[in-house]
Amino acid sequence: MAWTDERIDTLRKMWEDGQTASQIAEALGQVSRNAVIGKAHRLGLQSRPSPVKPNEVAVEVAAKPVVEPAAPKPVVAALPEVSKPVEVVAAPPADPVFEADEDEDAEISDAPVAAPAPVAPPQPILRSVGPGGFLRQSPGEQQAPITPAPPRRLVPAKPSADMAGKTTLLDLSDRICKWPLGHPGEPDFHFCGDKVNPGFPYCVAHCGHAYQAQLPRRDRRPPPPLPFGGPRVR
DNA sequence: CCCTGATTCGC
DNA sequence: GCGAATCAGG
Repeated sequence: MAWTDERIDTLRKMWEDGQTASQIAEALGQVSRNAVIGKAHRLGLQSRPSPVKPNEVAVEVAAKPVVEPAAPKPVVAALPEVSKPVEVVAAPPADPVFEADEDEDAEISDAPVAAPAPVAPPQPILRSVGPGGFLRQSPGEQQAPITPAPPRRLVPAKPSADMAGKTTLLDLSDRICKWPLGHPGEPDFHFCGDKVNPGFPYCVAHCGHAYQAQLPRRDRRPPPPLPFGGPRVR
């Protein structure tokens, strides 16, 4: 499908309107999301905040405390129509109202957290919640923190005796090589079980199988037929 | 997993 | 110029 003027127009409008590439592609039909993005870039459409790319603008901000007159952005033409404000300009911070007075009874909050002490102590104790949900002590506090009993670790029993010594699905952890040996569903299917190459799901030896240097596209060979996952032969 | 936009590069 | 493949963050 060719990029007719109409289609380009639609693309432009929708892109500037803040529609996602997927939406645009779907609206246009016959094109992929990638095609839309590629075309948008070739058209020189302004890239909108990418989820991947950090907006690198504020490099000099620290060096220049004085606010410069904002450089006019020539590219962005405000559309005459009312469109959703997609502006990402740093918004002025909302009023830092910590709200002391308040009309109560807005809602019955059932949050079990941080229930305020019924009798207000002269010095309210501020606590933060640590990992696991325990309450951290404030610097001044004397009382020893109540340490919750360590959770008991439940270890599932081995399903069958003939798997003794084999690394089963239940044995897998971050530290255990997950390279499969045999085939799922077969009686003795298990995993390598060696200590992993740190940072990888497999041991050093199996990492050698799992990871290979990436060649340029043109030099890539079609993959050898079905090391795993191929049709089961029975 | 899903989504997103950006980039690369064979065609 | 096109867009699939790939990358990389949310």
